[in-house]
Amino acid sequence: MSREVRVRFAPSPTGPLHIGGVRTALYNYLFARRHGGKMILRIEDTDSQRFVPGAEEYIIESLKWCGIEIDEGVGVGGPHAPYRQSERRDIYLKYAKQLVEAGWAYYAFDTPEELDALRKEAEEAGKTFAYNYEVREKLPTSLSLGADEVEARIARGDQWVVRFKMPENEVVKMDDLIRGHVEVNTSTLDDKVLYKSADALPTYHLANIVDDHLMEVSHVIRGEEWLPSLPLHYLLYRAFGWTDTQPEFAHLPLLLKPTGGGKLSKRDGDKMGFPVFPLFWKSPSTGETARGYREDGYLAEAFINMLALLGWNPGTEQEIFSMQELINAFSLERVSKAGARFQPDKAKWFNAQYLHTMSDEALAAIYQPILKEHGIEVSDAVAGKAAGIMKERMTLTTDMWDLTSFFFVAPTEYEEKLTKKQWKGDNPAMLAKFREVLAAIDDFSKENTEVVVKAWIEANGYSLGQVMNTLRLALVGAGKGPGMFDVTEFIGKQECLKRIDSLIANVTPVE
RNA sequence: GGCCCAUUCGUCUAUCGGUUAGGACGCAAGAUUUUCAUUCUUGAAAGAGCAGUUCGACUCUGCUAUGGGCUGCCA
Repeated sequence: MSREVRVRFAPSPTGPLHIGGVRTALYNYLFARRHGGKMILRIEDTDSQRFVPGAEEYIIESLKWCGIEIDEGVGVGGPHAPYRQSERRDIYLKYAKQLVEAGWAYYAFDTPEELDALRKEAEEAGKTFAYNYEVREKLPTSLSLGADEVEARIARGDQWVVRFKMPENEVVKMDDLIRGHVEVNTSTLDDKVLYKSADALPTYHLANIVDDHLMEVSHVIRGEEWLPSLPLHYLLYRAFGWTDTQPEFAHLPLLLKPTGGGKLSKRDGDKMGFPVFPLFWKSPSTGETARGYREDGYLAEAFINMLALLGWNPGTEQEIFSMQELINAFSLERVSKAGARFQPDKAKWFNAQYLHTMSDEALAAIYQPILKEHGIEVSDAVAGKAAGIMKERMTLTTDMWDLTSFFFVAPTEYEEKLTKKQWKGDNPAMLAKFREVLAAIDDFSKENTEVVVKAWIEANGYSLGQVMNTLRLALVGAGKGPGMFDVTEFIGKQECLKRIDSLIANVTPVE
């Protein structure tokens, strides 16, 4: 196949995009870029009932944050505009009618209430109601009603839908790029609604096939939940006579809950203590909020890296991938078939890996806004240096302040455990003497300070741990932080002396 | 219930008939260390079950079991 690769990500704006959706978008994007093709964003808002304001904007912002670029579609435009299905509504009726005329579909006049009753009735009899070849001629449809009656009902404004006339007892043979060959007998399928007069909009199935055809989509890469409707989609391509340009299909394994059963759902996040959304979300209507990876302190690159490896692997032992490396390595053949349990711990590990190898400049860019929130105004170099010294201890960017605040703010409280251990015996007296040693140092670089201090410690018979930890108590106030000479150099001589004085003046030694 | 998909360490996965079944997360132990981390080393940990094909099966086939998805005028 030498057709131009054109893929689409086609979410429904019924709420924030969750990480399963992000992964689908990512795989589409990687595939498009890998093959020099185009990535389309189409908004499938054919359900007027479930439309959520703000969801579309959220989706676009999420993809942008993730570095998934859209070549064509909502927000970008392109040769097949519009890309929002609600704005394409005039297109679909024609195709629905075409199918009816060709005998592939029919009008049905059942009301939702009648259908509910039929389902309930079947359920009570221990069966499942299926709208199919067995019942369609007994129900009020254009198959049972006669042309005049059908016309009359439509003319008088009765509500109707167009249903696909699923053939009886035919084996549909399908091929999936991930799952291989699949066959299904049409007798097990039902007559899906393709178009509804109530809101003059198609359903997913019709809109999807029509738009994929019109937009010249070459590969449909979507979640496994769509596999059961693949036979219908195959048959629709056949009914329209579009089989020669029918796209290839790839159904992705689902993302499953970390514990328990079922696929990952939008509600799992707060329940299980990790975000299921890329970005923070606030529902405009209910005011409900949900955490996002971005706000929780994850880097987009790490988040994407983690998602890419959830259901796909490069076949090598490489784990850290930039987007470009993912593009170069990606192939649908290496996507796994079974659902993947989402693992929050692994997401953290990836994030830590990225943080550990970041340059001071990159760290400064992240840290500056956080510092400003705490009222700290420093140069990028200083911000980057502080974060750089502590980066190997970071898991999330939200750790930055807790890990480095002592560089900017003198301790006002002293950790009890460290105080009890260090602020006793000879140590207060030792610290007083040590203060004068520090005061006498001219070159306060960490290298020089270390040489001078270590010599003093040895000459006076102290232990390194004793002196360093007492100093740590004075400068940091807690048993954490980098090597003490990093601290002394960073805060400078005057601040060191000030903090030592403060400890001596304000804290009475233990015992 | 029906249809479809899947099944290797707790989890994500490698293996495309012949391997001591490899890696990663997490976990445990040890080393390093002025604190807390990091890092390093080591360890425990897997082919759902039963048949069959084959000289040989984690790999192919069938059945069973288990998990998942779909079964809407939602996508």
